[in-house]
Amino acid sequence: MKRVIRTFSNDETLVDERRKQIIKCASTLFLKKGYDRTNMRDLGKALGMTIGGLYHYIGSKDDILHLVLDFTKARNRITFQRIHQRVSKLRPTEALQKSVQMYLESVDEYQDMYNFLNHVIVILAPADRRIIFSNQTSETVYFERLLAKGIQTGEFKIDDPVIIAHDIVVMGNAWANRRWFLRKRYTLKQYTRRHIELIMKQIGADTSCAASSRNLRSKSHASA
Amino acid sequence: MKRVIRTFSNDETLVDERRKQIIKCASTLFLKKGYDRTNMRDLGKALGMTIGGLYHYIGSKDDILHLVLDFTKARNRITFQRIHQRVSKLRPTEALQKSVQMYLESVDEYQDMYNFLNHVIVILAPADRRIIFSNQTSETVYFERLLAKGIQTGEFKIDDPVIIAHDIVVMGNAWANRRWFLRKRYTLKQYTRRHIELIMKQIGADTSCAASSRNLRSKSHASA
Amino acid sequence: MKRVIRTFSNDETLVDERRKQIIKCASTLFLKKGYDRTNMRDLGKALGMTIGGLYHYIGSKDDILHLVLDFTKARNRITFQRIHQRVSKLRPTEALQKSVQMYLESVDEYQDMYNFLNHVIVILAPADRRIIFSNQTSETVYFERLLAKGIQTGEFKIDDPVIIAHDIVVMGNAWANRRWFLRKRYTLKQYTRRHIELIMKQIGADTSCAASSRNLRSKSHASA
Amino acid sequence: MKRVIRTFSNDETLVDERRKQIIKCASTLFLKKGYDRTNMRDLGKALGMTIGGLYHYIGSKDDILHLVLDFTKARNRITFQRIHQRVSKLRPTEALQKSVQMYLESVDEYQDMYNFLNHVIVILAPADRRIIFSNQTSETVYFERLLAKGIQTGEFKIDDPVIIAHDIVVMGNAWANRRWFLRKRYTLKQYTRRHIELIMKQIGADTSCAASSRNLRSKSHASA
DNA sequence: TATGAATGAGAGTTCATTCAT
DNA sequence: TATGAATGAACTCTCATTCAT
Repeated sequence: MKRVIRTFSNDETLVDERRKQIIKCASTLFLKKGYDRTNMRDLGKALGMTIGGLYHYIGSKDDILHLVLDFTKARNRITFQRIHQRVSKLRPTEALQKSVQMYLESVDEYQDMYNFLNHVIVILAPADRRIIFSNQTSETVYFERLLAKGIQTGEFKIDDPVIIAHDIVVMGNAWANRRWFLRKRYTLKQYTRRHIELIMKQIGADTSCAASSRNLRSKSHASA
Repeated sequence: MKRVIRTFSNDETLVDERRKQIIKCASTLFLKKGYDRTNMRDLGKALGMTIGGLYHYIGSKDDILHLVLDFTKARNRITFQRIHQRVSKLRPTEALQKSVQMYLESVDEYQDMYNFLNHVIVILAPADRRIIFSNQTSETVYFERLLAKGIQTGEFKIDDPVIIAHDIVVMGNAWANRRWFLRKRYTLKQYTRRHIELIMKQIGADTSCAASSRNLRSKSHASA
Repeated sequence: MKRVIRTFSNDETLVDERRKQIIKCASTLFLKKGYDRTNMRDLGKALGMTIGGLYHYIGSKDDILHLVLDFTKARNRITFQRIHQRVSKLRPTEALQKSVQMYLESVDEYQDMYNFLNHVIVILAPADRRIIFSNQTSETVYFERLLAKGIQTGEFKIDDPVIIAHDIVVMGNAWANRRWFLRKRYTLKQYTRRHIELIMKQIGADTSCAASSRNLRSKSHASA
Repeated sequence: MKRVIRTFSNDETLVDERRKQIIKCASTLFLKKGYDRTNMRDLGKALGMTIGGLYHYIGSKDDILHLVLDFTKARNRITFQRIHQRVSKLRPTEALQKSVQMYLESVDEYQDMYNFLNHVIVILAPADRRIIFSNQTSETVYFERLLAKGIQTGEFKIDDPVIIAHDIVVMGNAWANRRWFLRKRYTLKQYTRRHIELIMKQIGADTSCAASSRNLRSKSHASA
């Protein structure tokens, strides 16, 4: 399934390293100027490479786009694996709260990527769009499962966990997409706390147990 | 403040008519293929014009982008004016419900436009981005005010109306941005009903009066 | 020999009138922006005509160029006819002085045309260039004949009247071509007087008879 | 002050070399067909380059125009430096004669450039016209100074050295501008000799010393 | 007569990609 | 392994000219 990308190099380690640099640099440029307005010369210059050099490690500009897309996918998987590990032993309410918090931290860290996806989706071929869709679907699925667990334990009173899971993902994306609005009004911590409270109301969860919110607050302290 | 767009025609009616066609057609093409990948020849062809004819009514490709942007802005203003008129005499709870419903109907109708904005924002100059930002801010402000009224009357119990207003707008945009996900799972009516319920929970509003939801349901029936 | 220029009009008087307007207006525009950078739309606008209207009286843009060229030619013939008439009964020395003066006055009046010729000559087909060449040659020839007469009468002591005739014409053109230099330093009268003196020295003419120079000076007075 | 011209090459030597070729070729084409009628594709072809190759070394067609303009300027400075060196130890009369001769030789060699300037001046922006004006002014200034020296030593009897200096420059330009007339009648040597004689008459210089004219004649012999 | 919308060839310019070195 | 000169298709935009009204 994975696209094979041409290289003239035999040194796999070098290829991987170079491609990592390319992904990082291209993401930034693509987001700043748009994919079509970023040219290979400038991309090469930003990388400290010549055009020829660039083409040693990738076969086309389109390849770079896919490299970035794949990276996003991997990035996402890792994020949710990490969240899952951290949260697996918690009770659904606390697990949900911690998950939302960690998810938002991840969005904050990789916000450029999220915004870039919104831009390129238009110019992608349908097949490539599905990469992004499946990516975002898996985010939703994660929260869906979490909510399902809470319903099972009776902690959450919800009819439709899908819509709430989806709203959480959308809310997370909004932190990236609408930073021009949100940044002026909220810190990440405030945005997170507010939404955890709102979600709790939606799912009818009992938050009398202060553990989780204390947890969040102390974390805020630490990193502030 | 409005950008003056060159035309070689003196017939204002004709210019207006042609530009309307251009806006409509360009929006579609721009969204389908991306702004930079839509060339003027194809745009002309889609319009049944030659390039020369196209440039009779606009001065540049960039002008078309601005025409579309301006149209979006106007579109938006009209939508919220209409909502305001329809809702002005209702009590806050019902006004909010009706507003959300009408807002989502508008998003549904102009979803291409919403998606297009997400795409072009990257390639816009900062000054032009602000057009979009102010647009979306005014959506938020509308709901903010509505929520403030409910707080005043004591119907809504909320600390932070801004975040809720913002979430409503984001949720509305999501109906356009994430249709690939939502369409498979919800009709517009379902999406609307679910979110009205969720919002009610968030703002602690009393929905025992069935009027509004009945209203909505019957409307669904009618148009289904 | 004269180029036949298409017209859709049967009213010869109207055609002549319109073409006169076109010549006048086109000369100005062509000189200001260059022939190739003057477009038919702007030319029409400057004339208070529509493009269609313009094409009723001329067949092509190139026709306009030829109209201007022909006008220049006619202009030139008239100028030298007038000079000849005014001068025909004077003695060679005075005739030469008066001729130079009148020639310079004509250059001053039609300097735009002189400058325009310098510009278009490059883009003209060889055949059309000859129109300009023959034009300028006839200027030279006029002075050549005048000088020849003076040589005959013994008033002028010159080996080569051609070079002097040519220099006079060149000096005249310079008043148009190099006005950016000359205008800051000389009035037309000063420029004229200085050169008459210099020419007199070159041809070894006796200027003890003050008639001619007094003539010039009094004229200067009158028009100053 | 110097316009920075974009290039995609880092090899300065190559850029210089290519630009020199471009200047040379463009001057010819621009003069032959006019600036606006010379298209980049043909220019490339004439240079044995493709368009893309051409744009590797320059940023725009306008840049080429400026390259040619700058070259003209440099060319001019060099010419007059060389003349000055050759002439600096001569007495004013001889210095003037030699200067005129060398100036005309230079005009003869670069006559295309002189003619080109007359053509483009119309399409240049005012700021760019000044490049040409200052260029031509410096030519005049050179002769002005030379004449001033002769006046000081008493060799020249002139009221107004400016007009004579200017006339010399104009006469030089005429050798380029009016070659269609002059070439049929004069060789460069004849044109030069004639004008040196005429200038001598104008400035009232004593040319009894045959050195200079002998000098000129022998030179003619040598190079003929 | 007069209008001006429409045409489409051709202009300047960009840029992903190749390949000789 | 690395370079960057060269290619040429494709882009946006202009404008002389036509022709239905």
